[in-house]
Amino acid sequence: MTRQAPYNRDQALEAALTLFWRKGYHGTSLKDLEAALKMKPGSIYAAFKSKSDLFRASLDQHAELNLGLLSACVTAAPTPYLGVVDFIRQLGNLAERPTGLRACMAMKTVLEITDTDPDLRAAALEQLDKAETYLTAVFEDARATGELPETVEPARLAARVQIYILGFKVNATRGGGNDSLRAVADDLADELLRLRRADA
Amino acid sequence: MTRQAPYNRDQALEAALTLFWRKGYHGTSLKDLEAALKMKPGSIYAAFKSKSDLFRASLDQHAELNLGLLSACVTAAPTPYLGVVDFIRQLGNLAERPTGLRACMAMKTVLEITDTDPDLRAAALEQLDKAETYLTAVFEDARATGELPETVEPARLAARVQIYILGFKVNATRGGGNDSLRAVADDLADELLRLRRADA
DNA sequence: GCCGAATTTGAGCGATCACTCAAAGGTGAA
DNA sequence: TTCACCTTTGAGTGATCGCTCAAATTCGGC
Repeated sequence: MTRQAPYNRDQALEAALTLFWRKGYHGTSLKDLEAALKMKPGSIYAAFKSKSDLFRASLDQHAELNLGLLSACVTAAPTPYLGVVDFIRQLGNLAERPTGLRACMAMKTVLEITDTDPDLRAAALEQLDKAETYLTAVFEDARATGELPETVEPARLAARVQIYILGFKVNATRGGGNDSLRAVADDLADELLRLRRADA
Repeated sequence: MTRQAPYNRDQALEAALTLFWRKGYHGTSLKDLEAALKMKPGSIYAAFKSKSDLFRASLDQHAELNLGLLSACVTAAPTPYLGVVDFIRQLGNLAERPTGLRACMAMKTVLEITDTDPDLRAAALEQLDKAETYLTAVFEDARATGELPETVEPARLAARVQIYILGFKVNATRGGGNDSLRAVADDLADELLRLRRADA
C-alpha cells in the first residue's frame, strides 16, 4: 500500500481555509476535508487535533491575510485615511472571486455560530473588533492631522465604515458582476472622501 | 400512551422559523425541531414533507414579515422616501432582539448555503432581490416627484441602501447595545436625508 | 355504541457524523 | 542490513443524522 508524501502544513491549512470559508463550519464534513487536504482522518487529527481546532486555525489565518490587505492599502496611500478610502474602492474587485468567498470568514462565522461553540464565535468577534480598532486609530490620526474635521467621532465613523464593508461583502455574495459592484464601491468611497475637510 | 393535542400549523412554523433563523440550516437538527415544535418526526414529515421544505416555508414566512415591516414604514411616513429613511433609523431598535435574530434569515442563508441546496439559496436570493426592487421603485417615485434630484440613479441607490441594511444587521449580530446601534442607524438615516433636494 | 378515516406516535432504518488506533510504511543511524 | 522511531493509513467506533411506517389513538358520522 503506497504511502502519501508527508503533508505540508501550510498547504493543508490553506485548503481547509478555502473549504471552511466557502461552506461554513457545520456545512463542512470531515469527508470534505479528507478530500481537500488529501489526508486521511488520522493524519488530520495528528496535525490539527480536531475539526474545531482546524477551523480556528483557518479563521486566524484568514484574519491575518485580511487585515494585511487593509494595512497594505493604508501604508501605500498618500495618507492613511485615503488608504481606507482606497480599500473601500477596491472592494469592487470582489467580483473576481467565486460568490462563496466574497464575504469574509469572520462575518460568516459570527452569523453562523450563535449558541454552540462559543470559542469559535468569540474568535471571530475578536477579529472584527480588531479591524474596527484599526479603523478607529486611522480616523483618530486623520482628525489629529486635520484631514478630518474635529466634529467626526472616530469610533462612530469606524462602525459606519465597518458596516459599509460588511454590507458590501454580503451584497457581493449575491453574485453581482464587475460593473455593478464597482459602481457601488465607488459610491461608498466617494462618500468617505466627502467627509474630508475642504482644504485637506 | 397519551397523544399530543393536534399540532397548530402556524405555531409550529413560527417555532421552526425561530430555530432555523438562529441556528441556520445545517446547524439545526431534526432533534432540535422535534423539541421546538413539540412534534414527533412522523408528524413533522406529514405536515412539512422534509427538513428543507420546512426551512423553505420558514424562509418565505420570514420574508413576508420583513417586507411588511419596510412597507409599513413606507406607507406611514409623509413620503415613501422618508419612510425608507425611517426604516433605516428604526434599525437602531435591533438591540432588543437576541443577537442570533438580528440579521435576517435571507442574508444568513445566502451566506451559509453556496453549493448544496441551490433551491434554498435561490429562494433567499429572490427575497433580497424583491426588497431591492421595492427600494428602487420608491426611489424612482421620489425622483419623479422631485424629492430626489434627477442625478440620482434609483437602482444604484437601492443597492447602496441595501448594503446599509445588510451591513447594519451583520454588525448588530456582533452584540452592540442600544446606544451604539442607534447612533450608527441615525448616521445612516441622516445621510439619506442629505440626498434630498434642498427645497423638498 | 361502533366503525372507518385521519392523525400522532416512536422505535428503528441506513447513511453519515466526528473521531480513534492498531497495523503498515518509510526513514535515518549504526 | 538491520532496527528503532515516526508518520500515515483506513477500517471501524459509537453517536447522531434525516427520515419511514406499522401500530396506536382520536374523532366524526351513523
